[in-house]
Amino acid sequence: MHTLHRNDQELRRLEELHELLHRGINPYPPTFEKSHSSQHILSGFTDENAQDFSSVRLAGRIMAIRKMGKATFCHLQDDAGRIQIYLKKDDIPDFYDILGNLDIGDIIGVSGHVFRTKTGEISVWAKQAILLCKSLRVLPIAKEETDEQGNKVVYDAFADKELRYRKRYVDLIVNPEVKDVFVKRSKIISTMRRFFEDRGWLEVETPILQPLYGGATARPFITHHNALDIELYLRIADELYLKRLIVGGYEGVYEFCKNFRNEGMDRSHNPEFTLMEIYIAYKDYIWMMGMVEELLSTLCMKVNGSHTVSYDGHELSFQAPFRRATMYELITEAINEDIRGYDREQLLAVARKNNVEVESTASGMKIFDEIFSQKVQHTLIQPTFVMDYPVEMSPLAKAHRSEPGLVERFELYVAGTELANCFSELNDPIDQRARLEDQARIRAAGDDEAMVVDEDFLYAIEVGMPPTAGLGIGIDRLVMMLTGQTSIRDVLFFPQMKPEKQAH
RNA sequence: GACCCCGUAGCUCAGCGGUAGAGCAUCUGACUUUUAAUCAGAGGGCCGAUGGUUCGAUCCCAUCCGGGGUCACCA
Repeated sequence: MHTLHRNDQELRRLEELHELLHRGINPYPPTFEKSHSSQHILSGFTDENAQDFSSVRLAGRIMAIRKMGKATFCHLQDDAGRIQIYLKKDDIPDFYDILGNLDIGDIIGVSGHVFRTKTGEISVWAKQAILLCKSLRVLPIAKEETDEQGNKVVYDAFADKELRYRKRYVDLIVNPEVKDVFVKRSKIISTMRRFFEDRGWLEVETPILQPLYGGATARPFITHHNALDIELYLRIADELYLKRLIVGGYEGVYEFCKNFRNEGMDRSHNPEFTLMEIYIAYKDYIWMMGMVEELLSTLCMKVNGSHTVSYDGHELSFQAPFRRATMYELITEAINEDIRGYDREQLLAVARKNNVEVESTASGMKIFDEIFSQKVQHTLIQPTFVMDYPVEMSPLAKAHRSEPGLVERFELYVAGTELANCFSELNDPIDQRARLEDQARIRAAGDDEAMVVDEDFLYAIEVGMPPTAGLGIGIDRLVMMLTGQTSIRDVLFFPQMKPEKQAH
């Protein structure tokens, strides 16, 4: 589908465009005054109130044409749906003359009255019609039929994933259910904003280009600023900046932040993705669990009209409360052995016994993590708060109030994947410095995902941050779950794709 | 990054050693309430790219490009 290449159908459309110009018709007029949407008419019209629909003006893209000599039926698609238009030569002789130069994909405006055809379909009888945009490209149009049970059957749907992602605008035109997913995405985000705003929390913006990156363990994208002649990193997480704002005196801040991580891509990873991070002063991770339950059940109800949603063969329930269990409890449940306090050798033995694959050089922490990943994670289908992580896995979380060696942290798992991450934020500056210096040592030893020491962040923590709860929710994954999509590419308008290489 | 599958007309697909086929879409004609409209006719393809094997390659082999999936990395 190269830009300059035109096939025979497209060359013919160019000719039609020239014919229209030759006839003195502007194929791209400036405006059209609409009075109704298709949905408005289809849901509002009854045979009794026909007089209320005696004069409607609507516009849309031609999606089907059935010409029958001196009368033509076509279907027009607008933002809200599709409606049939009836065009009769006697009524609109001038427009009817140029009908031969119009195609599926062109956009027209129509005014007329609403009626019901012999076969019962609510339609608009055009008394005037005007071309609003001549299309020069062919749409991969599918045919639809409604069978006897009233189910919609689609023939030859535009299904090529690659083309659908590369030409998303075409996908949106011909696959209407794709539009619905993105409407839901928008609704999820606006509902979250309202939820936070109602509680007095402040939406903020923080830098995407950062001289130091932090707040997560991930490889960054690196770029260069010419005037300053320095390297800058694209944000991998929002955490360190939002905490500075809590230090600055705001008591609730959040951001829908685009993050960039220079890592592999698959069904749940795109190199840029959206995270919502929120920090609330004077709260802890226990309080945050309640907030997350309320938020997610609100969102699911708002988007799906129900607290349940089907996803990847599961019926997920976002009805609060969600299950809460500690990491150790879940592991004990899965392998029938309490591994609290085990050293590296003992963990390795447990891993072997339970067929957990680990590299022979893995640290004790890594082995522990693998046991959880391979034995527990995939079993967490219904929303589950996994609580209390080992301190080594969480350099920015506060030490547990009663369990030595652990931090006050939870991750919310749904359908076997992580949806949210939260901790009581570490605000002890001495402890924080020690943890980041540990990270720096790990980094120096060759782990390029370990965090770097951010002195300004440490300075802020030394100025003093109140006790604070922080939460991150993966928006793309949330949208996937609430809309039943199992690929992140289906909840992003323009997922990252390899550039098509030009033939040489 | 590894492995498996895929790439044929605008779309969805069939074909498989003798340089291509269907449905829809398109074009011409008929048709003033059709709806996967119908009826009659027609055009349309560097069979992803490059090499190799062969008398001959869309088909077999190799490499490359792009996509999907699984795994790894990763949230």
